[in-house]
Formats: sequence, structure tokens, C-alpha cells
Amino acid sequence: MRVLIADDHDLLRDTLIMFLQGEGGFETKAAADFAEACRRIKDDEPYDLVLLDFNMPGMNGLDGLKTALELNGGQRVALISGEASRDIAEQALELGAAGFIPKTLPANSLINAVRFMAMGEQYAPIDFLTASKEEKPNALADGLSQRELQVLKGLTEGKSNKEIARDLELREPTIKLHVKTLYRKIGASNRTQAALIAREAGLF
Amino acid sequence: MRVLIADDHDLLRDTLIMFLQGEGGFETKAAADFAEACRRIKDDEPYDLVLLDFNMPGMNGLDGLKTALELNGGQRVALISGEASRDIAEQALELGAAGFIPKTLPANSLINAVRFMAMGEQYAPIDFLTASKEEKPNALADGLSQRELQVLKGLTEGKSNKEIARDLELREPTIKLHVKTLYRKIGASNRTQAALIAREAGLF
DNA sequence: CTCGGCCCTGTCCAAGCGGATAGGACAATT
DNA sequence: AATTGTCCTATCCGCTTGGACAGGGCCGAG
Repeated sequence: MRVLIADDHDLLRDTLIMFLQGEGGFETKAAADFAEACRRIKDDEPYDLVLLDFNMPGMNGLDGLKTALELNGGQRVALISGEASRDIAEQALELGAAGFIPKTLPANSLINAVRFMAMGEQYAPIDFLTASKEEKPNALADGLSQRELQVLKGLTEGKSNKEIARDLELREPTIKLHVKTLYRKIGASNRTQAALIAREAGLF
Repeated sequence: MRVLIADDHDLLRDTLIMFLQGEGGFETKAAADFAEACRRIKDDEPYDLVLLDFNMPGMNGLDGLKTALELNGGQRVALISGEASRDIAEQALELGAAGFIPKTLPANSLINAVRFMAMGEQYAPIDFLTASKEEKPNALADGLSQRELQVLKGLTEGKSNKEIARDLELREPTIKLHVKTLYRKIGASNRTQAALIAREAGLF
């Protein structure tokens, strides 16, 4: 069973290799960045599973996953990440990733997950997908209408009401209305605060 | 040689323990969050070295380091982090941390570093301290005076000129001047953009 | 159908903001 | 003693914002 691990954190990578090799009996190779991972996928004998770190030099978020999937023939590429959110994981799985591994996973579970994925199944820790399901509705964007979100996006780009109006092909008074109601809904008292609150919430 | 590892990433923690125990011959204990780490420091036999993850539930950045240092009698507490910047590391070392370990460190170096630190020395990878030395001058904060930084901070908090003036015990026209020169220096055209640019640069 | 929600448009006004310009206080240099 | 740089204060002007109020069109639910 051949596994490729790509992660720029040498510490995790090294210990992970030893663990998978020692406890799991996998044949384990490593890469320190996305470019090297691609090279190995192309040149080495085929891997049963490729683990890509989501935060990694060269790996452009989900773009890296896509290209790796194509290189490897469409299956058996999984993401591993310490920070990524639930919907990153969901998008990855929809793109056809073999699985998603948060770094908060106990090491024992990892071996099972790797075996599981190498057999062609899709893996993701259930609590990771469900637990955050309820917090994800962003607590902010829920009460906002489409227009308000568009306007809020304009605010987070530092635009004036006039500019936003032009971009959305609306009159300026309309924007002012939306801005005002936005303040009420998200608890801001001026456009700068609104922009910061939206950014803080991870919007846009 | 007794070592305590506190990290909420089970994956790293588990593999690290096995590695330090197997290859390094350390007696290794673990904690999953800051509270548990404190408990173990207080209740367990004394550790030769405590490794704290910088991004960790309960650990309030450098505050956590301080309290841990006090608990452990002032020495032999090191930080470990995947994301933290050079000046976080410097501040930690100034506070009396035993060392700073980026997660990009090769596993072999770790054992040496742990031995080194357990002997009472301060450790940090040199390239980590030097390489970023040139990028750190933040590219933004360099051309700004003290006052301008204070004003910029106010902007990033969504305050009005009047509020900033009150906070800094200055008149409003003064603030307006600083704000204006700020725009020129950082390339913003209004206060919202200024706030976003400052945030983007990691300021405040 | 009527009602309520959402979206669009408009006007009025006071306050805040952005830009220009001008000058004074002070410390470190020269 | 003169200069330079930094910081503080001030005034004027025009535009932008924030808030209030009033209205019209559209659509789905009752």
C-alpha cells in the first residue's frame, strides 16, 4: 500500500511517515510542497493514496486539489488540514477528493482512514461535518437579503455608495437604504465597522 | 527526561509523542488544550520541558505562555507553532520562553532542540529569525510616525475622527490631518480602505 | 384579493469626511 | 542661529454619510 504525503510542516510530515510506516505498514513517500508532490505523482509508481496539505506552498486552495486529481487519474487524493473549515471539506469531497483529514484527528484513526480511502471509499470525520453545520450559517449572513449581501461586499472593498450603485446598476439612494438597514442588522454604526465585521465573520 | 506536549492537533501530538519516545528516549506526556496543560504542570512531577502550541484552545497567545512560565517556575517552556511570525517568536524568547519551534522543523532537528532546551538553553531556528527579518518591517508601518499608527489603529476599530481625538486627547482637526497623510502613505482613498489595508497587513 | 415582505427610488437635513492651505511649538541637527 | 522634521491646531469648501420619511412595483401567502 503506497501513500504519498505532501505537507510543508516537516515536523508533522516526518513523524507521520514513521507512524504510518511503523504502525500501519504503509510504504510512505513525502513531498514538501505542491510542485514536488505533482512531480512524484507523475514520475513515481502509482500511489494508492495521496495526502495533500491544504495550506501549502504552491497549492492554491482547491485548485491544487483539482490538478492533483487529474494527475492521479481522478481518484485517491485526500486533503489534510489544520485550519480549513467545514465547507472547504465539503467542496473538496464534491470535487472528488478521497477524503478530508483534520489535523485534530487522533493518530490511530488516521491509519483506519488511510486504509479506508485507499480502498476507494470517501472518508471524513462525521463530527467535523455535522458539528460545524449549525455554526456555519455564519450567524451574520442569515438575516440579510441578496441585495444587502451585494452591498456589504461593496463595503468590504472600501467603495463609496456611488461606486456600489454603479456596480450594481442601481441609484445611490437605494444603496444608502441598504447600507442603513445593514447597520441595524449587523450592529455597525458606520461603514468601516460594517466592513470589519463582515471580514471578521469570514464573509467574502 | 520528561517532556509535556500540548497541542490540539491530535495527529501531530500522537505522532510526536511516539517519535520523541521512540527515537529520543524521552518520557513524554500530552495535553489537548491549555487548561489541561496547566493542570498537568501543577499536578504532575516536574517536567524538564513543556511544549505549548501557540494556536490552541484557551491559550491566549503570549498570555498563555506567561502563565505557563509562572506555573513552571520560570523556565523550560517552549512554543510550537505552524503559523506564528518571527516577532511572535522574538517576544516569546524575551518573555523567557525556552525556545520556539516552527512546525516546519524537520523531526530530527526537534530531538536535538528538545535536548538543548531541556538543558536550560534557549533554542530557535536561525533561518526563522533572520530570513523573515527583512520582510518583517511590515512594508506598511515603516513610513508611519507614532501618531499615525495610533490613528490608524483607531481607524481599524471603526472609530470616527472625533472618537479618535478624544481617545488620544487631541483636537479633531489634528486627527483629520493624520488621516489624510495616512491615505497618501498607504494608498487608501477613504477610511474603510485604510482600515482594511491595515488589517490585511496584519497590523493590530 | 389583500396583505406583508422585499426591493427600488426619491427628497430633506445635519453631521461627518476628504482635500487644500496655513501656521505655531518643540527637539534634534547642522 | 538656522534648519529640518515631527507633531499639533485651525479654517474653508464641497462631497459623502447617516438618518428620517414617503412612496411605488412585484410576488407569494393567507
